[in-house]
Amino acid sequence: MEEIFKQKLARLLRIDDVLLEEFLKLFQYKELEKAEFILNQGEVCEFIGLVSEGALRTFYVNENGDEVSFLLHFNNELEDMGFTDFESFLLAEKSKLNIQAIAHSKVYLIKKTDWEWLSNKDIFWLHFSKRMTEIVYISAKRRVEDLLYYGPESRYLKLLKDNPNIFQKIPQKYIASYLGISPQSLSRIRKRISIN
Amino acid sequence: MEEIFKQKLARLLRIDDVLLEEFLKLFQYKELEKAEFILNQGEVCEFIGLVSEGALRTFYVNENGDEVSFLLHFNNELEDMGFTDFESFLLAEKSKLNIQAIAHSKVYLIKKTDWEWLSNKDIFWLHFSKRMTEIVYISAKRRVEDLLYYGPESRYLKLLKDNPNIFQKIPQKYIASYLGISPQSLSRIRKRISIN
DNA sequence: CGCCAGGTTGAAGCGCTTCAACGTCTGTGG
DNA sequence: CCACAGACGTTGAAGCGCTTCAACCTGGCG
Repeated sequence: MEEIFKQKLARLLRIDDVLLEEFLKLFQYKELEKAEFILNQGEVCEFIGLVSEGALRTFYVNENGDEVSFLLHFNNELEDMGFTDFESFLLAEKSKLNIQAIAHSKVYLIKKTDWEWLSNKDIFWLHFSKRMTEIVYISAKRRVEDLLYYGPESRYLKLLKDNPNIFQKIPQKYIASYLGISPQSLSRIRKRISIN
Repeated sequence: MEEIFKQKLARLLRIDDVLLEEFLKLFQYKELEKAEFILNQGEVCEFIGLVSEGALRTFYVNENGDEVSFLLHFNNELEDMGFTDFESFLLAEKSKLNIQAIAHSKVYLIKKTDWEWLSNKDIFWLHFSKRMTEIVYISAKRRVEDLLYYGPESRYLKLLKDNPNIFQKIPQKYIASYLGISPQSLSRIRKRISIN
């Protein structure tokens, strides 16, 4: 694993190098081709992944056959880097989500059994896994706030502000459905805003 | 605390009577008058509460001065009974949320210091608090799914199915903003559906 | 080169919002 | 005890923004 990525992880996870090594040796490196799936709906999600390079999307297929982006993943902040269906992972239930590589990507995966082994190993790692759950919760809560309190245009501006280069990494149609709007609407919103 | 409520908690929290007693003795009973606030925006949230009787709402005031319901609370499932700004609670940051009694209510509160003391007491309670975090996460995730995947009308039908008697407990205007729509729209949706 | 996926643009339509008026119920003070 | 105020819900009318369907453009790739 590249040194830069390790350093970034140590900072984001707030653990020192020794502990980070203990954590990372449970991970398995994997390269994904563009459009490759790492989770298909109907499967139980048995891993948590981290994006080192490239980009992935987590999406759901609704009754009309439309694909709706639940999350977009790339090497950015902790909330973006991680990918899993945490609900399926925790409850051992079949997932309704798909996770697919948008581009050729480099990822690291930890298996559920290893994650649970680590969480039960000692009280430090139990605290650690609790803290990870808290982080995941807070990002979900913020997503709810976005969807409830702001309209599509505000959500777009917010996304752009937090993440100026997302359009270089993720095709616009996936961003549109992440924002909860159609690709055409996103196109028009962008046009409208670029004029002003 | 009433026996029925205790039994319900034991079942929902999946702990036996002895452990439940240990847990509940950290809680403090409180009655809230109708319209009384238990959290004001700008304060740090230092408690987790459970509704025994009555109803509360957690809401946010947006820049237009509109109040938007983030969550509604009453004695139902675990996700509904609990109220707190968990983000503010965890990060010790000022809350943007308000929590207010909709009707005269009976609640039980655990202080942050006691919750943390319990979580650090032994590994059982650490596991327990981790599991609580997971439950809270899953309910936030489902809320995102609702908002992203379904339109207002579907959300209304889903809410009604999961919670047939919510309209007896919570004024319609609060339900409307929980669904992310105006009170007028909810009124029209209900009319439209009752006709068919 | 030609195809295909992704993005843009136009036109029509629908559903939600907003503003406003009205109905209904409840609680309070004269 | 009645009258009125205030809160809540309903209904109407107008408007706006997003959706949908469709056509077209562009760039990348076989």
